[in-house]
Amino acid sequence: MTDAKPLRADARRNRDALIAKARELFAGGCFNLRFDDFAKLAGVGTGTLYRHFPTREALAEAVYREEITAMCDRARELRATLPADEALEAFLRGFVDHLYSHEGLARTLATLMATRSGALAEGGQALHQAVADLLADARTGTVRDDVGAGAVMVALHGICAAYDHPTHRADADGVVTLLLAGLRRPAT
Amino acid sequence: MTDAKPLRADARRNRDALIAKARELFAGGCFNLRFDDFAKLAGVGTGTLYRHFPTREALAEAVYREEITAMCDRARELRATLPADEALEAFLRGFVDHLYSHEGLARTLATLMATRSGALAEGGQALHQAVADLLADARTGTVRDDVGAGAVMVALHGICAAYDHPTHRADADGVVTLLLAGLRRPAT
DNA sequence: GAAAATATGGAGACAATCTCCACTTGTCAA
DNA sequence: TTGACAAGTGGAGATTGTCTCCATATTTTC
Repeated sequence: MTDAKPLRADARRNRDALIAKARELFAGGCFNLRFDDFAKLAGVGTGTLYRHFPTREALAEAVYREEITAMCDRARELRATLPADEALEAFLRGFVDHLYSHEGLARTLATLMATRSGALAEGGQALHQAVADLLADARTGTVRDDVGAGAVMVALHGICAAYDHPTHRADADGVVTLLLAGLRRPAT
Repeated sequence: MTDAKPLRADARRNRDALIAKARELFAGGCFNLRFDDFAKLAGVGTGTLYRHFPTREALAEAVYREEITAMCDRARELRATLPADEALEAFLRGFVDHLYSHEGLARTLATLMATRSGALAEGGQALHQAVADLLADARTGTVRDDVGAGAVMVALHGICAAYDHPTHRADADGVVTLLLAGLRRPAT
């Protein structure tokens, strides 16, 4: 999986230009640009764009890899510094916040998590793992152990997918509230 | 909104043929068929197809209107016959079951609920209302009142959107479990 | 049964995606 | 250096899917 490919100098330059331009456009709220036009904007040929990023999602994933990695790092950090229960809560609350400070991230995550054919895309995979770890820790605390990370991911998926809704922010916070309350081990 | 339009005889015939063929194809797991080809399969011209159903979603909504209506009716029925808390639980559990007995419904609901531009499509709207009603009733019982129907809808949205996942069934049930547990009024 | 209203179908305009390959650029060994 | 080979490029055009338009056909109405 960890690819050791010594990309040629010009190739790397083009790739970086592509990502930089994409980041710029995403930040400006531009998502439905023609793929070909986008290549032109970045100053490379269509073929080059397609060679580096076969699909729109691949490009988005590259652009947001940092954000996703940041989220995963944050999960690790929270796990290391807070009691397990609090770490989980902080992560989920922070997840929604993060969505709002990075236009386009929600859209990317939604597609990453939706990845058909079983295997999650790399980013989605990593996120799933982060949630699973948080959950595993919290199970030593007050969190129930009969519900898996997949369930939480489905809910997060919903949050990402519904991003454009007018009442989204309130609803997203509501879901997180429900998740956190629901995850508490029920009195036996 | 409630349109009283006396459709011409042949028009109605074509419309029905279109819906019937779509239902048949959806049942067979066919979703990504070319829209034009689909018209041919149903034995009508492309123009006719587009006049009746301007978008793929419009067609899907027509095909699944019955299912969606059935779900809403079921909500009403449950509200009438069960204690509010149980009605809510039965509805959410049944929602997942229903998804599994009607191939394609999840996909349709996901797009209906995702509807951009604020206003939900008719079907999504109806479903939202059904959930809101169930929730309103249940608030007289053990359900908290600080989280709205929108939050539940977002979670359901996630369930629909993640339909193709290999572990989906378990995850979907997990989310419902979390929602139900989370909705219980927290001890003060 | 003729005029008016309504609906049809499918050719073709349009739009977006993606492939292919003749050519350019970079790398590296001698 | 330089030559030769590998790696990468760009963009014309093939391909595929969407949607419009309107001459023609069918239904309804009077």
